[in-house]
Amino acid sequence: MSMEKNQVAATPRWFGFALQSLVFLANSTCPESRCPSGEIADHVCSEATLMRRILARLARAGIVEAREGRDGGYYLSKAPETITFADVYRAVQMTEPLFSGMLETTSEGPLSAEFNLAFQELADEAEAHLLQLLEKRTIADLCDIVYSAAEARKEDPAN
Amino acid sequence: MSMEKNQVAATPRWFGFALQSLVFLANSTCPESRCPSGEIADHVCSEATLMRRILARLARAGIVEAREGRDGGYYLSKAPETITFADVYRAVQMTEPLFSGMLETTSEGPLSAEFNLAFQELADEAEAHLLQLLEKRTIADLCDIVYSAAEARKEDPAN
DNA sequence: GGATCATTACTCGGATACGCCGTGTCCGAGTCTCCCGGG
DNA sequence: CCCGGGAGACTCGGACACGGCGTATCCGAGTAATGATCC
Repeated sequence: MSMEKNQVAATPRWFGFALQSLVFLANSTCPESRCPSGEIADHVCSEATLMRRILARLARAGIVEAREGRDGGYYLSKAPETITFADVYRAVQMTEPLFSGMLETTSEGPLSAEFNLAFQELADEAEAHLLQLLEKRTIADLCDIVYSAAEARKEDPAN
Repeated sequence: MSMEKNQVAATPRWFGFALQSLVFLANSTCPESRCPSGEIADHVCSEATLMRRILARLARAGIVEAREGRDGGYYLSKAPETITFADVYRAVQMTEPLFSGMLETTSEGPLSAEFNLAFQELADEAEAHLLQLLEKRTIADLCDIVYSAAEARKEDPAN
């Protein structure tokens, strides 16, 4: 197939960055405004190139859209209410680090096959539970939570 | 207190190694036999020092016991039926890599506090579910599964 | 005035180099065992 | 024959390098807006 061998596994931080980026996009896409990677990076305090790598994954999954050229940037392809955390999780090809690491320990040895099977079963079950949890949350929910909390804190700065 | 600052977070592979080590210990502790770190390392195809680091955590949690000197090694302190995966998870101070990484992304920025709160809530809920799953499995269960599967494969090597 | 086209500025995506964390190797401290000598 | 002591050997735990992966910096390719020019 295609040479997708480059960077098949994402680091855990990518998930948090992806979520924050999408929230930022959801709140500035009201009038089809542009959002270049640098601006997003400023808001999440990271590097522009790293954001581009993450957003490229999201673009490949159809969650965001990348427009090049002058005044280009990233735009949401779907309504924030229809983007669940599970979509993001799958988009960044996030293999659960705990379980993938656990499975790595069963690469060789006399009982590796048996351990691998048992660990795989556990990992599958746990990941299914996790996805079930992630399905229930959408970017729109996160936007509401974060921004309402920010406004409340702004109106009542008594710490 | 004590200088516990050294290596506070465990890598994901430690969990799998810990589980495999405990299974191996459970199956050779029938007559109080000894199990030095080198022997365990051979079985899980890893390094002896790494095993010692992991088993030291388990010893600190009271799951295994380390005896020094000639013919020393590690011994199970509890019955395999009473050791759950959750115990091991906590013993190695395994902070879920996905969630800890996600939380690292909320260290700074204008909305970092709000994101941190939201992410923490999600992480807590997910980790509670995970622990609930891990509580249901014991080392004894894993022993049965692994060794029965190994025997079945041995009796029927028709691959 | 309107359309066409070259210029330009700004973007994304990939290649390369640095830094850090996990891992592998070595060494010292401690202790249990074994053997030998004495009673 | 039984007991005590010393040597020995084997173990664990910690300190010091190596390697791989994630991250940051730089660069080229591409595209959409802009302005000038021509009809």
